[in-house]
Amino acid sequence: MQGSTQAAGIIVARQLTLQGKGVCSDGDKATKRNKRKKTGLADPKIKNMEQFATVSGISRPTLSKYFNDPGSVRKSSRSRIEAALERYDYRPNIYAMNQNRRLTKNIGIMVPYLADPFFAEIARNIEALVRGGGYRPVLLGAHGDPAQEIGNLETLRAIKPAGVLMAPLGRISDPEAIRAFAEDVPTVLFDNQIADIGAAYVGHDNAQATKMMCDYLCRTGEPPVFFEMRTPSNPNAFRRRNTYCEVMEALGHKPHLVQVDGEGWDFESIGFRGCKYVIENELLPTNTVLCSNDRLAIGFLSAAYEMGLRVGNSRGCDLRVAGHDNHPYSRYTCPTLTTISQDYGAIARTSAEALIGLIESDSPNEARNVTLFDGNLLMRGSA
Amino acid sequence: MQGSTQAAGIIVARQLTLQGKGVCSDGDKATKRNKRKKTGLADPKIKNMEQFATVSGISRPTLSKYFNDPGSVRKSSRSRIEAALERYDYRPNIYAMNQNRRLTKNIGIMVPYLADPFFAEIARNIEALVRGGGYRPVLLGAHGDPAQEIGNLETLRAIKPAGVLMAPLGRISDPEAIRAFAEDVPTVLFDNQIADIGAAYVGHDNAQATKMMCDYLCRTGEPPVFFEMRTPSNPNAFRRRNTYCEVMEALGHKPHLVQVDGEGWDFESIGFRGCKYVIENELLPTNTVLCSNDRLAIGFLSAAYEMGLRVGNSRGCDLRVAGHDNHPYSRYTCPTLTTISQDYGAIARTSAEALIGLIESDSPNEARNVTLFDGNLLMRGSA
DNA sequence: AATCAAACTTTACGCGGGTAAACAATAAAT
DNA sequence: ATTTATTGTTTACCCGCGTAAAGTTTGATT
Repeated sequence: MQGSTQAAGIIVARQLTLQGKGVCSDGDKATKRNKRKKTGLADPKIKNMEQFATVSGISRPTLSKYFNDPGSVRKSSRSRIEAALERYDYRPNIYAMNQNRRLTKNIGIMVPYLADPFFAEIARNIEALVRGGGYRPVLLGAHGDPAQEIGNLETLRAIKPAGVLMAPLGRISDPEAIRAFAEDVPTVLFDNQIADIGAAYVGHDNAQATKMMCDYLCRTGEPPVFFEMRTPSNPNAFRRRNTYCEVMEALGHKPHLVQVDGEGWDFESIGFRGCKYVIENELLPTNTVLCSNDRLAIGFLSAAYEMGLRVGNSRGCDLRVAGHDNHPYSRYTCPTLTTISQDYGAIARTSAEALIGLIESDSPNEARNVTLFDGNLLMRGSA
Repeated sequence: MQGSTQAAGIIVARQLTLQGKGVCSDGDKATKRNKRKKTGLADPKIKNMEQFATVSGISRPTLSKYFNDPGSVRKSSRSRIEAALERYDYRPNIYAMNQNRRLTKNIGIMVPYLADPFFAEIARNIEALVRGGGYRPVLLGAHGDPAQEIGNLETLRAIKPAGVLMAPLGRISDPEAIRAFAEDVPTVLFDNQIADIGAAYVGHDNAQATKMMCDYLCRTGEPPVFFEMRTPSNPNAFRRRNTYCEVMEALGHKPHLVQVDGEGWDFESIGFRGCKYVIENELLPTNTVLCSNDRLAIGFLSAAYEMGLRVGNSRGCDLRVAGHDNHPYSRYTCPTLTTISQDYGAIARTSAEALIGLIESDSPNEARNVTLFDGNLLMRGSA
């Protein structure tokens, strides 16, 4: 009817309570509930912090402090609590914890499309960082749907998060809804900036990256045509397009945009159809195509292959194709895709740290700061 | 100082309360809180169900019933409640709601790897169905890590879900941990079956599908070699391998397995390296390769392209390659990948419905039922 | 050993809603 | 119009923890 003797005081305290006070009623309930684990019927199940307080010999308010921040209690108390935690498996009820707290330890993470490996990957990184910082990540995807995006904001509000990391959909987002949200909840935007919303923005330097790619392509062959969707889904695409135009002009070439129709998030399909259309109608003035992003390029390459075009930068090739983003699949295209890498890791780390910093230093609203990371040129087979 | 006159009784009740009872103190607070929305300063913010009860003229317990299940209150009450909901924006506090309820409306969804578009896509479907059924989906990914998978089970336990839909990691999962979880929480497994764990299993008929593919390949050309990982990550792979062997023998061919080393979830990379290894060492007795799944095939095709091999089913090709799963990217490989489609939609729908049925009909434990969906052969370019 | 701030314990109350029990009002059925 | 089964309302208590206030212990400081 008891366990080790390592900490006699604890056991005494425990026996006192289990037989004293009003725990007898509780004992009755326990016998009715015949679900006792087969872990050796010694230590009974702890139901709440009250009981854990008695068996651990620590007062409930102190335990409350401990669970909120283990560092906030004296070391001797901490070790007693942790010793007790090893004997009795108890975890505070998260609903009760969060109900009466104005800020939870939840951090929302929202991306436009979880089925896009690019976002899945960045979300994965952020999630790990958030968890490492002692917060509970809550992952949400908007599935390319602005209504869902707004719905997710409601969902996030409902869980009273300490902060939110968010990559907005972009053009089709409702900026006012997001702005209103960001005014209530500490919010860091990443990947995709909308006006000056949010306490910080962390992203990729599309201008630097596009310039680098244009320079490379012009230096090593014919100047590129820019291949994109007619109505791009986000500001990054616009920035890439504009930078392309500027760089081309600076280099003395005439910018040439090829814009294909298409809505939604099935970029590969759009790139595929666009390639066919462009080739069949001979709309390419040069043999080099710079796609606005890798997913378009993946579709483009697939269509080019199907049409019997040889893509690559070696002699005898019909076409050079480049992308942008270093999408996880860009290394498996045929040929492998020359592209610009976004620094996933740095973007994830910086945005997560920015948010946590924002939360923990209760400084009101500092100057909104924008961090951009350079891309790296990945010279692979396609250009 | 008021709104429409559609339901005079409600307005009266509201005025009564806002000026009577103890709401004056609340009014004081409201004036202090200078954050009133600019929606026309009429209807004050509703803080809790008590207040909403007074302004809507419905008792709090009835409201509680309504929010749990709108269909459980009389139609006249429902419309009064919904009318009030349009005027006052009030949503019950989810923490308070769930604290004292034995079962929440949360449904956990866990997949082995969210950055795999296959799982992202199926999770997306399930999520929509769960939400459509009136539950709150909670999406979790294990990131290929069994420790994370178990951690996720803890996370799920903490939110007291009504049920869980789970695709286990497979071989590296801890079956006992999952079994213990499934005994406490209604759990439906999909994609990947582990023993007889869970109240139901919904998946793909790997035997039927593999047989179909083998038949096709043998009928249209040389018999296939089976290309897989030496230590496959889940039972599906074993079933595919075994079926391959059986079918080959039934057709009078000698099964030939090519097993490549590799751990983790970077299947494309493993397929890529495996292809190079296999070709360089001339390990293929025939010109046809059946890959255990599409991701391996994607890597395989990429390597084959790089090595100058012509893949396809037309004359003059060096190799035929087939996959399995109809991965979202399989239509953009070069050539497009001949594969077997899993019926994403049906698997998602059936598993979600099974779980919700299980939850809502409080029948104890019926017979565990297993549902398998046939695959479809997608004849594309690679074989 | 005296002093004092930090950390702890006690006590008490609040959060927002679940839920049971007893009673009242409906609505349908006789 | 009377009886019944539903559905609502009142009242009351509970859940499990946050948190403030006041008193007590601890442990380091002088």
